[in-house]
Amino acid sequence: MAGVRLRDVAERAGVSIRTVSNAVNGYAPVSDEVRARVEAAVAELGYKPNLMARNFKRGRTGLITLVVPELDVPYFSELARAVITKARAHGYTVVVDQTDGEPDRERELVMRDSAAAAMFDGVILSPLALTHADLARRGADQPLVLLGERIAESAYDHVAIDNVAAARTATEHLLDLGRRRIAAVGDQPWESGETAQLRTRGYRDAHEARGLAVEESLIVTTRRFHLASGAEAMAALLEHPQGPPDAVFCYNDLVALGAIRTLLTNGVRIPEDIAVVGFDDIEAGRYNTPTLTTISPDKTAIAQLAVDRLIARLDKEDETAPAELWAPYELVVRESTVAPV
Amino acid sequence: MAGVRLRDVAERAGVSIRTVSNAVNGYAPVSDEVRARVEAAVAELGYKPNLMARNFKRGRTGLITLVVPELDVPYFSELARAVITKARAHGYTVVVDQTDGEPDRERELVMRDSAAAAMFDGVILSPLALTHADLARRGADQPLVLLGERIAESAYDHVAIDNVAAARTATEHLLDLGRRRIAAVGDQPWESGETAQLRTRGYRDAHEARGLAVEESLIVTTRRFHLASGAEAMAALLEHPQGPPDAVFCYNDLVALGAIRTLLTNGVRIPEDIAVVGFDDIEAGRYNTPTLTTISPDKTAIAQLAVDRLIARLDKEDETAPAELWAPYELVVRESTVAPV
DNA sequence: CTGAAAGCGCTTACAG
DNA sequence: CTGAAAGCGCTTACAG
Repeated sequence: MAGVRLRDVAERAGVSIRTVSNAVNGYAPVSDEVRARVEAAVAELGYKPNLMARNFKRGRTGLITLVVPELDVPYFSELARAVITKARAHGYTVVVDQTDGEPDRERELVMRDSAAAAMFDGVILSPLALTHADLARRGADQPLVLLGERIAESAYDHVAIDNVAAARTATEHLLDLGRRRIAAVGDQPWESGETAQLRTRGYRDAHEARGLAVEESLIVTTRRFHLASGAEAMAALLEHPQGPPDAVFCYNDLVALGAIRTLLTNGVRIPEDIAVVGFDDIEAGRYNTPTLTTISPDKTAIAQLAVDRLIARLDKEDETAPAELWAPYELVVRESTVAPV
Repeated sequence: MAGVRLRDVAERAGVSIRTVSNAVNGYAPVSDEVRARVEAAVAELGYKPNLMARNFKRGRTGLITLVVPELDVPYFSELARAVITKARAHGYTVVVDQTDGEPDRERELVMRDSAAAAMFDGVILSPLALTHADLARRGADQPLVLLGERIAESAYDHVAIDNVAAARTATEHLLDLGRRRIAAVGDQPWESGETAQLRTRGYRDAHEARGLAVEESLIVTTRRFHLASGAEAMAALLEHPQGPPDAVFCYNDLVALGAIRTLLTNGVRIPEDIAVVGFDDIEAGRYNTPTLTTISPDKTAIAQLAVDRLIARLDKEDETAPAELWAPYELVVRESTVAPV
């Protein structure tokens, strides 16, 4: 059955290659009678189009790549799921690439001059290490949509939630509960730490808006956003010279779950002694004990906005200037801040 | 810069297209002097090979697809990560496709007659709905490696752990702790439930080997292996007519974590009142409170075995009969069965 | 609505 | 070690 070409079908159906191509692709109007003959020939011969030839000729693969730091971090796997589903609805196939935070790997996939990137019609990137300077050197022939706020105000479309406002909302929730010594875990005051810095900004804003001073030693830096980072940071906070905080705002849910682990093993009651808020709303937080209060970014909306925009660029349907696209988020209050009645 | 072809480079370097191709691909021996001229021309012109043309001509894309039910289930995202990493080391790119357990979607990707599958050089599939009958109708021209024990003894290579032995190990651990009313959560006594059935087999074997009767009503069926399934099943077990069990063997970690959630909200002590064992060793179980005792399949080994075999088939290096490839596993004892001292 | 034909940019026998 | 040329299987102006 292999090796059946368009021309074999054409011969069998007694029409030209052109007509078979039209019929198979549903392009130009083909008379019903001819279409039926072609379809019969396709079925008899077991013809399947050679996608590599088609891609080659069309100059497109129908492939887009989603580049994320780590696929097994729940936030990214949940996001990847949504992107794959949305892209499929448009007829595109998604290749998920993980960079492990390696700057070179990230550049390789995004910079059009690398062979690795050449197979993809477009790129959706959640950058970790890439800089504005890198992007400035990028050829503009392959559409790129950025995710998150690592790189804002570039020459590319950019989907994010308002991290400052979201972090402020999370912090205000703790302040509303009467907490006054709120730790912030996950600050990253270095070049690639823009997202974390925005969350720290929101944390500060919440305090400033109420005339409350921020206790600088309660802002804890973590290199990564993993369970282990949260567990370690929390252990350090429990040893704080002025005593442990009465609440913790963690910059993602993994950090929060790691922190909770440390608290529980130390006999600290949550939320009575220390309340905990996370960020991302991963599924694990909904079944943890205590369940985790968190900022829930609308991942489906993020995926939808990113895919729609990328495809609009691919199809040249949208040639407006690159824009910031904002996805909604909400605070989900659970047991880690408000004990069940 | 775009549109630079091999022939442009050839003209610039004053050699034939053939020679440029050889130099670029590092194929045949090219004299150092000529190579230098070609490389200079490549650099000056900014030449990048057209991968679609190359794929077309070679009849290969360098793409393999990993088909899993759900990408945001931790076991699969952790596995996907490993497969992507291993495949990249061989120069292959992985497309992760999720089927959401839809049989048609699974068939579409695996059956060679669909257009969707035509772009991939090979397939690694963790089947959920596909049957032996489906596979029997599959063309043999595209290598396929199966993951897990859903479909054993087919005409394809097959990577798995020994589920019967692993489940038996898990159950024996609980028996060794003196537990006698051990529930099994996750049985799936229907066609696509082979993996679950093997685990039930191991659970029974452990009892039989010690001359202990299995209390049939303690074997609980769940349609899926999610957190919610475990939470619901555990709630039902707490209402068991003969009283709750004194231990639970859950068929994956999500089910176990869901069960733990139900136990903790009902004031049940773990492991004192009820001990819990999971299966998969996902990261969340290592930071849960209590940490989760579980069967840990060596996911890296699974990925390595699957990728190595697939590529050996692709390269025709391995034309032996399809085989069962066994990956190691181990029981990891944590707080959910043995309280910390 | 359909046909005959060019050409996408590579790889690779065939010669030398 | 290198050249001239065929051909992979499509899509698509160009005609009619």
